[in-house]
Amino acid sequence: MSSTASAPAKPRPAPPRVSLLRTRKEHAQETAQDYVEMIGELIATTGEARVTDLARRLGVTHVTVNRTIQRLRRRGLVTALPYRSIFLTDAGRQLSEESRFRHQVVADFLKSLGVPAAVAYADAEGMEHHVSRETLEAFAKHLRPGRDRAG
Amino acid sequence: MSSTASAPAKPRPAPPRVSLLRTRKEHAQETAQDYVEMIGELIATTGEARVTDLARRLGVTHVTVNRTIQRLRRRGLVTALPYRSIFLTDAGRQLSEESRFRHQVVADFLKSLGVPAAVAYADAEGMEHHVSRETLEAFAKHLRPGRDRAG
DNA sequence: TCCATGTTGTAGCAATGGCTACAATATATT
DNA sequence: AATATATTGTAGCCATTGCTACAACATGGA
Ligand SMILES: [Mn+2]
Ligand SMILES: [Mn+2]
Ligand SMILES: [Mn+2]
Ligand SMILES: [Mn+2]
Repeated sequence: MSSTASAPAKPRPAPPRVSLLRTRKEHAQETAQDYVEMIGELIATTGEARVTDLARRLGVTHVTVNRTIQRLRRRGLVTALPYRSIFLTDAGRQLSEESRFRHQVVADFLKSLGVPAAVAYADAEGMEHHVSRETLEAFAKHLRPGRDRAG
Repeated sequence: MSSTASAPAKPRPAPPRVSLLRTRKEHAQETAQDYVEMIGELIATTGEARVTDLARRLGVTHVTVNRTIQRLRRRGLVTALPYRSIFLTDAGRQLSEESRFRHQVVADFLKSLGVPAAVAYADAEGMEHHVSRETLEAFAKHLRPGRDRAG
C-alpha cells in the first residue's frame, strides 16, 4: 500500500458532509405529499376520492393505496372509514394545497426554461419534493420578475 | 350521496396519469448514484474508499453501507473483497462521473438563481436524481448562455 | 330478488434501506 | 509479540413500498 506509490496520500477521512439523512426523510414525505395532492385533485374534479381511483391515477395497485391510506390516517392527514371514500383533514388539505402549489411552480419554471411540457411535468413530479422554500421562491421570482412578493 | 348536492358530479374517474412509477424507479437509482459518486470522490481525494469513510460521509452506519455495497456489486458498479477497500468498475466510474457532473450543474444552477450555496447543495442532493437530460441541458444552457454545446 | 361485477380489505411475499448488538479481522501501539 | 483500537462483517430487528391471490362487501342489471 505504500511501496510503488499511486495513492495521493490520505488527508484525513473528512467529517460527515452529505446529508443522505435529509434525502431519506424527504422520501418518507414524498408519498404523503403525492397522495394528499391527488386526493385533493380527485375531490375537486370528481367529488370524491376512492381507493380505486387513486390506484389508477398513481399507477399502483389498490392494495398499496389501501395500506398507504392507513399510514396517512395515523399521521392525521386523512380520515377514512371502511368501504367509504377518503377525506382530507385540515392538515391534509393544507399539505395538499402546498404540494399542489409547489408542484405547479416547479413545472411552470421548467417550462419557462424551454423544457417541453411533458418532460417538465414528469421532472417536477420528482423534483418538487426536494425544493426548499428558498429555491421555490427563486423559481417564483424568476417566473414573475416584476412583482416581488405580493400575493 | 345525491340528495342535497355538493359534489360536482363525476366526469369519469380519469385514466392513469401521474407516473409515480418513474419516481419509484428513480428512487431505486438514487442510492446507487449517491454511493458511486461518493466512492469516486473518496478515491480521488483520499486514495481509497473504505466502508467506514463512506458511512461517515453519507451519514449512515457501516452496516447499511456494507449491504448497499453488496447490492452495487451485484449490479456491476463496484468490486469489493472482504476487508478490502471498494473500487469502481468501468460502469461504476461512468455513473459516478455522470452523477457528479449533474449534481454540480444542478447546484451551480440554483446558486446562479441566488439560492444560498448551502441550500443549493442540499436541494441539489435530492433534485439531481429527478433531472432529465432535457432539464439538465436547460440548466447548463442558462449557466453559459454563449456557448451552445462545445465540451 | 338474485347475481354479476366492481370495489375494498386482508394475508402473505419480496426488495430496499434504516438500525443495534455482537463477532471477526486488521492495524497500530507499546 | 502482545494487546488495544479500528475496521469490517453478520444476525436479526423494523418500516416502507411494491406485488399476487383471495375474501368480503356493495351495487347495478336482469
Ligand atoms: Mn406533486
Ligand atoms: Mn411528486
Ligand atoms: Mn449527488
Ligand atoms: Mn443525491
